Amino acid sequence: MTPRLHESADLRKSLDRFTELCRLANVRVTPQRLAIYKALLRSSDHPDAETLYRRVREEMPTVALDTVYRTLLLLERKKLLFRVGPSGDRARFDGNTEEHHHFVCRSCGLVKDIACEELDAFERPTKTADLDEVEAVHVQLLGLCSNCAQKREEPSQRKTE
Amino acid sequence: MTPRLHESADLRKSLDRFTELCRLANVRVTPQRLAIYKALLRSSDHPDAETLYRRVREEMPTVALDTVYRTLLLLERKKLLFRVGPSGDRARFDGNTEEHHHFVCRSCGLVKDIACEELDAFERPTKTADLDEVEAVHVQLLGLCSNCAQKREEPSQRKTE
DNA sequence: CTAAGTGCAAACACTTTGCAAAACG
DNA sequence: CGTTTTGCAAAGTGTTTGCACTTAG
Repeated sequence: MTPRLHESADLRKSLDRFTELCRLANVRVTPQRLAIYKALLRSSDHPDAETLYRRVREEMPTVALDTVYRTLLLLERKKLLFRVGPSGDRARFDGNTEEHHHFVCRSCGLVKDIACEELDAFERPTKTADLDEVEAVHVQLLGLCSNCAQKREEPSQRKTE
Repeated sequence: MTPRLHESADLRKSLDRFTELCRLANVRVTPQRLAIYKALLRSSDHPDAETLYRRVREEMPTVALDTVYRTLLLLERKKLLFRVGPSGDRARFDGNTEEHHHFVCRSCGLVKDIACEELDAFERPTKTADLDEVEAVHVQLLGLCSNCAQKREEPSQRKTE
């Protein structure tokens, strides 16, 4: 897994973009929001809210879980992140807004970035036949991760990490 | 929206397949399960469990909601259906196991089938680089449906149908 | 200053589970 | 008949909300 945004240049760029978007939208740039966004950018494992919350608390022990939820919702609306993962499972978040694709395990819910040239080549329509606005294309390769495939035999627990 | 499986020939074929899979897996074919599966096959709108429950109750008023949940989980394991829709939102179900793609509204959660030749042409890998088994490819065009796009202005409510 | 955001706790929606009664095979 | 499945109700999750206090701008 390639570490992402370890280079502070990229990180700063993302944070600047965040700050600017906030000013434009009349949204306040709070230390909590910055910490949450930074923690997400540093995560390459598509964490859920609780996991991200734990990470943020390492450097800001006072944040509340619901602030994490509120911030994630805000960032989603500002299109600074996407929800990823299997439908019906808890939400996982991805701060990488460049178009890319995922492998999703239908047993444990694991989400991994995948590289796929064929898919990258696909250029998305901007509207569907029903005039819905298409903002992004998310391709999920759905299957069993190698871990769950080993355990085979009716991999039943959806909750297992 | 094209009505699906109105032709009883296709419907019967699907039900036969269901029955056979059950026998193979030592799973009982109960009237509830058949009713739930049929209701899903007749639905082209990717219903959530509650919606499907309401539909099943029209012809079998005694089913319980949790039977619907249990059955959907069972059918998912048997690969007779997929969960679709945005991550983190409630699960929606699709009984159409032929590979196809979806438009997903990130505001209201609506899911629509879409036809896309370019995507159909894509042939999926059977394994990822990490040796995960790929069972299906689900492409989601993510955006705002025409309805939500009209209401614009921070489309906030994720729960609205 | 003052509107927007936070933390807390309580409410909420969706999904799962334990159990006794019912029913498939 | 024995096990699986059901319906019910109750317990879980994960997520959202109302409110008084705090804070960014």
